[in-house]
Amino acid sequence: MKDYLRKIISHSLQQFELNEADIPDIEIEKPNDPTHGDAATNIAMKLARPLRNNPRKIAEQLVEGLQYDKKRIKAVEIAGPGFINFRYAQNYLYDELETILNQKDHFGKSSNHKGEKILVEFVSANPTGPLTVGHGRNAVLGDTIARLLEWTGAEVDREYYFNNAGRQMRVLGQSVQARYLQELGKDAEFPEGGYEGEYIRNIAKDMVEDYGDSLSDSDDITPFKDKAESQIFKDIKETLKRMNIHMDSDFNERSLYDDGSIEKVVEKLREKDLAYDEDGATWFKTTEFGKEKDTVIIKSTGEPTYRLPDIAYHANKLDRGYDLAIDVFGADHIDTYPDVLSGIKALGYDTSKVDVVVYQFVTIVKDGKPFKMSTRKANFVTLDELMDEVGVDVTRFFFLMRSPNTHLEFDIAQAKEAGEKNPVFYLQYAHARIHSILRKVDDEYSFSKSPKLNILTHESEIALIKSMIRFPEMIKSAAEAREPHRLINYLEDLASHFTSFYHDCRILGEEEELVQARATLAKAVAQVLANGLGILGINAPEQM
RNA sequence: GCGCCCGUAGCUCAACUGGAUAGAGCAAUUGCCUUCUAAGCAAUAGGUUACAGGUUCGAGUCCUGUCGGGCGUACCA
Repeated sequence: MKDYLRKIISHSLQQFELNEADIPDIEIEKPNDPTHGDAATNIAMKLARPLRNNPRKIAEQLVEGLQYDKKRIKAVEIAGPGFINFRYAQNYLYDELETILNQKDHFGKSSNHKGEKILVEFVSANPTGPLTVGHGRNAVLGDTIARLLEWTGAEVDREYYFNNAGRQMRVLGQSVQARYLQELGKDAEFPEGGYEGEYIRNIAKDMVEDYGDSLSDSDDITPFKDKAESQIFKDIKETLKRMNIHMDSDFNERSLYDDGSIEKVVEKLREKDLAYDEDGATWFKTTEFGKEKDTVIIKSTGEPTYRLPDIAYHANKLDRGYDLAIDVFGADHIDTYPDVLSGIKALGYDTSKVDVVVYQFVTIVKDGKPFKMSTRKANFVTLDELMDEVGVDVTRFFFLMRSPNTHLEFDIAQAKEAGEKNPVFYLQYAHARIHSILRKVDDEYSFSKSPKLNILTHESEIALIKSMIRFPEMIKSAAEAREPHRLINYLEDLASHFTSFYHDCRILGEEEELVQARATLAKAVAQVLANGLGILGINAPEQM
């Protein structure tokens, strides 16, 4: 419908003598106030300046030249300072209702990104400990953004980037080794800054079972490190699986060293005179890209800083043929993003193909106080613990219901007691309720193949249909903005329209034709709810 | 000090990227279960959108400044 409105408006615009540059985007939006119609445009107000005329006059002229299909648009009005308001024809609504029922679980899909290959990189936690509530927001956001993009026609891959080398992994190995020796009753000094979590003890216990004391005389931490890594990775994947998240690939940072990508990046930067040596280190001239200081990419120890592999990694993504590479970052990584962009720009890549979603941190509130988490200190709440308490659906919903850009307060106690009061149940309840009714309709009536939809004229019925037909647009906008919370807000609005309908309009016990029509309407609502919840990775139960 | 994000009802947050009278959920008060799930509905109350300027037909949204909070600002990742 929006596209249709744009088309007829731009057709009518041709009567004005306008330069290309003066023609603004035609914005169509849904007015807040329903008395203002179903869709509105502010185009006349935007044209006031270039045409040097008052907006209402322009609107009048525009509406005069408007050629529209009466079967779709019932009325066009000019209101306020120069808004043009459109009212949909009821037949159009019934047609759309049929579309929903025909398209079923495809309703809402579009082809905006058809043919595009998109890589979404997320989670990317190094295997030093279980996923925490802090990682949860990242994981769920990344996965849901991927799902949204799939609904816009893109071919999406999900990737987990990790680093299993370096100091943290060494410390991890040492921590397990110390616990292993302690398990055997030997004196062992726990490493400074070691990982203190209970999971380390469990890994050590497993090693005692597997190896007995055969590793106790060796200084080699490799077996400890390897065992810890594989065990932790396995647990992380289990946790993700439990959250309905499946990674298509894992990318090991190490491979960038092995295949020479890292060296190649440095070489190319040197060739372009964007890298130089100073104080024994190698620097990237980030000042050329507007930064105040240059950035070290290879330390004087010869070890690269994480920025260098990051640049190589993003180049690698684009080399693999992705049209778009999306990163999901916590706010603490925001500073590296410009460096990565500068890096790939320097290497000759199109920076518009890299996009980042930055989400603000989750503030954990425990016992009414903010709670500082650290994987190393083992004072964290794991995602698994959280899911044990509130379930998968609530967990996913909780992380998605706020804009990524806002700080998310996660009150553990509240989440626990939320249980049945949680807003996610409102959506699932509406869905289950519809199915309960449909089961009864099935028992008592035979479903008509072609119900008379045009007897759906009650205010609540019309409002409900209007709400449903917004679904495809919502998905597109949520996908473009990378903001899944928009979909949640929409679904809450839809569910609320359904409950109004539920209270105003009975289904069972009415005349047969009305039962058929209303049951059809309810069926469509259940379909849209199920589609929406599906994108969020949340279950849509038929019974509660 | 500098950079990024944020400041909206008692609390947690929306507001379709500059639109019309700023909306929900918790919490509070009041009604509604002999009728398809009361995990619900209806209603009341709650606001100088942190503050001060500016831009324009129009600002919670954009620009400047101030105050407050978060994150960064390493040859840590």
